[in-house]
Amino acid sequence: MSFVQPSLSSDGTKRTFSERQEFMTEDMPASMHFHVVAGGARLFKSLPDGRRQIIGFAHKGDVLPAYPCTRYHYSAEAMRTLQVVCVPAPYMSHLHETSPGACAASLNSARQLLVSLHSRLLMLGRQTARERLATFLLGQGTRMGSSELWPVDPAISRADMADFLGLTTETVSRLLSAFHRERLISRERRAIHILDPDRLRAIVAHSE
Amino acid sequence: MSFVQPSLSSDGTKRTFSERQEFMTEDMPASMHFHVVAGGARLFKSLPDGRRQIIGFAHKGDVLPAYPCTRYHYSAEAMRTLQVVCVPAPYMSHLHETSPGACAASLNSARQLLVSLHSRLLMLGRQTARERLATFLLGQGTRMGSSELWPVDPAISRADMADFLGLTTETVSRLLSAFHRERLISRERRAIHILDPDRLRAIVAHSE
DNA sequence: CGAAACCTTGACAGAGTTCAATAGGTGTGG
DNA sequence: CCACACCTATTGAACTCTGTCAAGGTTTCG
Repeated sequence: MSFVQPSLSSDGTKRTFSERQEFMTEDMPASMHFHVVAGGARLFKSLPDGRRQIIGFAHKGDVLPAYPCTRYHYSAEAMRTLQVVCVPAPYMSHLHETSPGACAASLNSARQLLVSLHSRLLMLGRQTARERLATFLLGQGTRMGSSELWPVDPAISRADMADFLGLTTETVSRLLSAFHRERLISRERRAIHILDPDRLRAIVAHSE
Repeated sequence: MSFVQPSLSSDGTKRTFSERQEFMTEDMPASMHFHVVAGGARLFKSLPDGRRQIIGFAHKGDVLPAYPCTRYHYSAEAMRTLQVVCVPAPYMSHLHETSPGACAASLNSARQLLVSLHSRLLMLGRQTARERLATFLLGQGTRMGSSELWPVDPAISRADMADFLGLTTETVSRLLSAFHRERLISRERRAIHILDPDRLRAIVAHSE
């Protein structure tokens, strides 16, 4: 999730959470915005029976805003040691009301999020498991716009991928094995490297 | 989609589109925001092979913003005779930069959209066909927050529901028949009325 | 009234899930 | 440093929900 916003780190209180700690839950009053300074977090919604959908991942620089609701509407959990700066919601609102620049920046990042969520609706609603996984791998690999291909963050487990893609861990595992067999990716340890981005892109677009 | 914003109707050019007219496509330069004055539209993304995912529906008062991209990233089609006011993107930007109120209003509606999209990710990724349809019917029935139950807009076809819910028309049809048999809804002509919202809610939440 | 579009229903197929067993990796304590 | 336990990942086999294909039925509208 890229909800990047400039320099909030100077205000607010800094807090640190340990791996797996759920620092934001759906039933918690939404009083703070969290600005991620270091580490990573998974953001998710869950159903009462435990089914989980990962909304996105937050990395350094992202802001998890308290939306204009009384409670948060999703949960967030540290994927590894996580440092955030907590900004009180009223402070943010004040900033938005007085500084058009700050507000425009927030609006801009909210809209970029909307664009990516629209694509994910299409993915979850209409793409096959194979297409979804290929999309995910490419998204991870080309994250932050650099042309270089990054490996998938090893902190992202099969369960995370499954919950992100609306699949089961078994399906993800089987598809990764298939991709490996087809020499599209390599797997060493838990790290996944993209070997053939072009053919992955073909899988995504081969929805002709 | 509730992207409500106050009084833009006074500026910009008014335009009218006829039923089924696609007035905004994914490959069109994003130069205008459309403010819906009357009628309704379906907003969707599609894959090259024709698979379609409906992002949402736009009604009177909603604004379809040109996101900060060079092209629109979804298409929009009139569901019936549609009147919109076109606001040039640069004009909107200018407004946002100078009036904190206008920007805050846009931010607020963008964030409300984000909240609803997060729920739809959970729906498309993790809910069964039955749960999705129940959610959809309740969403239609209780739209605009009034406690009264509205019938589903007859302009929404089975294909629309299917493309909104990530299903096929056949599945939607079968489930509607099942709901009818269970006396959860009534069907007269093309109109669908909710008879038993409580049991529909139970279907949605019975994900225990 | 008749044609076209839309909707419903059935029979069958298949992608992905579920259940279950095995393998691999990681960390801890002796 | 090995052994054990635990957690995660992989693989297989059976099943099931939803999709696909096909045939009628219904509504709408010229």
